[in-house]
Amino acid sequence: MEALIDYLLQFGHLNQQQIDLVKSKAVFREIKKDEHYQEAGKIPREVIFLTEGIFRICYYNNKGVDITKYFIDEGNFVVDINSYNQNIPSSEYAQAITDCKFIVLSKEAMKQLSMTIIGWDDIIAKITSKGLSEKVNKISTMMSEDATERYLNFFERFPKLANRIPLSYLASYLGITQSSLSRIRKNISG
Amino acid sequence: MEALIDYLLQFGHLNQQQIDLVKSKAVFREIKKDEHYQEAGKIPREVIFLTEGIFRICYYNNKGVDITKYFIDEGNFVVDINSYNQNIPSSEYAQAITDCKFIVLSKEAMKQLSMTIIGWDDIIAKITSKGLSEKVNKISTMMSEDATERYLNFFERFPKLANRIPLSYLASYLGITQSSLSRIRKNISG
DNA sequence: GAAATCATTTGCCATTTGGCAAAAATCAAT
DNA sequence: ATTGATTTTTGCCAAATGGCAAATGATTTC
Repeated sequence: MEALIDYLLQFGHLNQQQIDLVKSKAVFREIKKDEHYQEAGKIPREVIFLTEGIFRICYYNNKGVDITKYFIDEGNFVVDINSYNQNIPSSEYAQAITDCKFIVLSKEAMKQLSMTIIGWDDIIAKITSKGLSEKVNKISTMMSEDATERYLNFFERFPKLANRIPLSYLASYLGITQSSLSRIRKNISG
Repeated sequence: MEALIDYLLQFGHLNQQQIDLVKSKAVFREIKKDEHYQEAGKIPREVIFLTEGIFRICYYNNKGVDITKYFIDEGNFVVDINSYNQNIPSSEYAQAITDCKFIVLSKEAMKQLSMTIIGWDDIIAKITSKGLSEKVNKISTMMSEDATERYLNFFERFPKLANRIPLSYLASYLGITQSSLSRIRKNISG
């Protein structure tokens, strides 16, 4: 819970009363590895803050292939913000690829915080744009790298994960086939 | 100017008085093809809404190569939102790749609109998250496509542009070399 | 309009990545 | 432990892309 508060405070000030209010609205939840937190077709009605574990966001492309859009690790919010904002079904899945613990803020809770805390919306806006910009930057950078560089960067960021998640999750994220990824790994380690 | 108002109204309601206020704060500007609107190292202190022309957002990667991050066409806002929010120097350039006309809203103007118009922040937040999400989706989709598919999609979106901008701008966006792009174009048309 | 400059195309070949299927390894259930 | 299912690795070859440099084409400048 403190992790969430610390995170929020990076983006704006909250006094103790406001912090307590946030805490009072937040609910813990956890899911096991491989479970889906959110499924395509459903309207997201809450925002979560990951405190433990890693999610992958994925979708089926126009060829029906499961594509990992990005990974999210602890200390970050998870939500399909457009579907959430506009109340429309999401087109992506959020799957726990390790056991995960997180803090839930329902849309109701968010609304109340917004109405009660001056500056809340500003904090959320900053978090949103920062989170999305990071995703743009990350994927954009990958576009000008070759597969090996992409893998090495992923490995650097998620060293424990690289050899523990299914090849398919990682390969689709890196924009290569599973066999290519397998060969790249071999070349690096060998 | 109407284009901006129409755009804003897609994300929330504004009464006539509020619309007039927005108009009173907005300033026209235009720049010529190839000119830079924003340069890396400078702190962005305004937001613009493109009414005519196309920008490209670019940066120099760790190898010193000029990489096009994305293109923005008319009817969209342009700003490095994180640098703008946090008052830190941007790391990217915004270059007009055609003659461009746009509407400027200074940070001051934005602040006043925010303080005066209930719901303004909400409109801006929605525009921001929608714009960034679209970029994530676009680039993310490209990751699972081959170079020809990427080019065809670009061509579909910017048919007039594909043959009029320098190869280097487009190739780096598509994540391929200039000669590869040249060959892909040849294969398609021939 | 000629020279100089810059951008694009092309040839040649190397390297990377993909496609497919079989083999090997891993994991799960009994 | 053994079977069965799933995932990963590997071999083989094809296709895609890169690297480099020369040739061609386009644009700018004087």
